[in-house]
Amino acid sequence: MSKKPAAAASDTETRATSEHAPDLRLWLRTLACTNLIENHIRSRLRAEFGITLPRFDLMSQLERSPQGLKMGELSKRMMVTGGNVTGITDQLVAEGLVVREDSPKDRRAYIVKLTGEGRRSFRKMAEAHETWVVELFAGMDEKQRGQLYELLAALKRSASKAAAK
Amino acid sequence: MSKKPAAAASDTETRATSEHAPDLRLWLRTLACTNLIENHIRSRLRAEFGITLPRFDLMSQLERSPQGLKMGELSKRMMVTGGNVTGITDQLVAEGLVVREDSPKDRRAYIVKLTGEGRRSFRKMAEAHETWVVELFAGMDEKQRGQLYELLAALKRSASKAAAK
DNA sequence: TTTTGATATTTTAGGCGTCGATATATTAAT
DNA sequence: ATTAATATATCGACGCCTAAAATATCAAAA
Repeated sequence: MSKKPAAAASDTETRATSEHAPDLRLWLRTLACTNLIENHIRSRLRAEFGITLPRFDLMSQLERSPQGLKMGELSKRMMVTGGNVTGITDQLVAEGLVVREDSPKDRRAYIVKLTGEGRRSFRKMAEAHETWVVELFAGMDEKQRGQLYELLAALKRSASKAAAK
Repeated sequence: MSKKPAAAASDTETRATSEHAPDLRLWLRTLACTNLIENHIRSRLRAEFGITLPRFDLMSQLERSPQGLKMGELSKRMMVTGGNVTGITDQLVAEGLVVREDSPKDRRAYIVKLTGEGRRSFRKMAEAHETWVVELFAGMDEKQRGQLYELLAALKRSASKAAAK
């Protein structure tokens, strides 16, 4: 009740007014940060590489699983529905960046893998992507980033537990 | 470099491998937390009130601006494009929850306001929404939440500055 | 005034995302 | 073996979201 901002930033966080619970303000601030960063990365990926964020994300999952992943595994890791993964994969297949291989163990399943071109293409983009992220966090010092990392681990545990019920 | 998790959680954060920059891991963890919480809230809003998160968000902005907001103001605050706001507003108008009024000052602009029914409806949903958020953060103690709140303010400053260039 | 440039909103085309339903294959129970 | 239950992936309908272009208005300069 001591001070109020001279001019509220015009973004999602302005939804929180003083009578809202602190947790709500905390959540809206989290959301505002994520949207800010995600929108920035999305537009740079598009502008500089002509790729969408979801496609980049899918390729990213495959890059670190060279043995390939089943559609369902991609779905879990990307935290999106299976139907969604089908569509994104279709696009990447059409672009020649990934392939669907029949699973030898389970005739229902596909194994999705990066193609050679997909891997080359991804590595170039990932390098730029990483520098963008570094830039976005550069205004925080080492200690702050470390603390934030730990607190987000706590948040993840808290939210996972609550969401599981 | 001291310890590694026994089994990584199967979500977006698994995209970060050990050779990635710490900032990248930090960003992916931020994203994972936001997705987790946002997906939970989205499905509860749908299941319990039959409303989508974007519509709830738009109404939320109007609730705290009783004088109404122009389309462009909604766009800035919600951090989405103008064309998107047009569509969401159309839906809410069709449901009788908001109205578009002509701006007396500017014939290009509309003032969007909650209707009486919109306000009543929103307040009921907002109450439930707030308790969900409290639940999701309940696994963190008071001090942790306060620290997280401050660190996110720092992140917001950092990212805003970097994104502005 | 007419032009010029900026602002407010909508429209269009295309991709992302959910949900629910379907087809097919696996697994377990009978 | 037959049946039933479960798991994998796709499809269709619908809504969200962006980017770019179109429309309309405003405001200021020539």
